[in-house]
Amino acid sequence: MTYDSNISSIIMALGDPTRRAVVERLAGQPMAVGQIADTLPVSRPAVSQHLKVLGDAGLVRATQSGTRRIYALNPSAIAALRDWCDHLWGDALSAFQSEAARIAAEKDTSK
Amino acid sequence: MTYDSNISSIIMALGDPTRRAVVERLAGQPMAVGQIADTLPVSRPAVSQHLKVLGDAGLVRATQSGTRRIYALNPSAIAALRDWCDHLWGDALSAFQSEAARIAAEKDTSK
DNA sequence: ATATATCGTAAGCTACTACTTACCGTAAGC
DNA sequence: GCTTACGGTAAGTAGTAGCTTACGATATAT
Repeated sequence: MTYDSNISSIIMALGDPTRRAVVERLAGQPMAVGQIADTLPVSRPAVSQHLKVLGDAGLVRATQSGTRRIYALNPSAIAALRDWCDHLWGDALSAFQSEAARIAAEKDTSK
Repeated sequence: MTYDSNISSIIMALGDPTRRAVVERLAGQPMAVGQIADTLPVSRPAVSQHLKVLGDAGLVRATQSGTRRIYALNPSAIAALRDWCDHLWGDALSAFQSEAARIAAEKDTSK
């Protein structure tokens, strides 16, 4: 069972190293497509395609500024990812504790 | 720039839906390979291959129990992912604020 | 010792992903 | 008007990721 329907596309989008690099640059400051491409070892169309995937996942949003499109990170998407982590973290901890309790009980009955 | 060298493999590992399903099952409770495969629409060898990727990323750890290998989630890997989110979140927020300040200043000078 | 259960690995195939080049649309500047 | 800057999209390709089947290895049980 998944905890969210959106989180899937978010994590899948972040799975690609180039897209993660784009996201980390946009976390520093909003940038135009060409600016992003200049700092990456891929072509500008490649960046556009990655931005489309990131946009569909809700991770980035664009604002038109003349002929340029300024892309910015969407904080709520990062928040969704963090929520997913927290959920997983909580489940893992309780599972860890109940597992420890089970082992302790097992050791007790074996005495 | 990446914030961590390990976080890359962690996010890439979680990028695959099947692996994410495995992780979410292991978050509920530690399980053997066959048990995991029974609840997924893929073969057992496929699960083994996924577990190898997850293991290399430090997301899961196995303990031998007879002929069975019990896999459990490694909470610290989830913690690393959450730390990455927090870092990104912080950067995005400060960028958002400085961007808002820049726009405000721009609007001020245009008066 | 033989059989059974459980799992990892190798080999091979299919499908998809990320990339490139080429093209087209749109907005600003001369 | 024409030109230039910027970026989205289409088409095509090489690489790889994920899957299956087949096989081998190890540990328990009879």
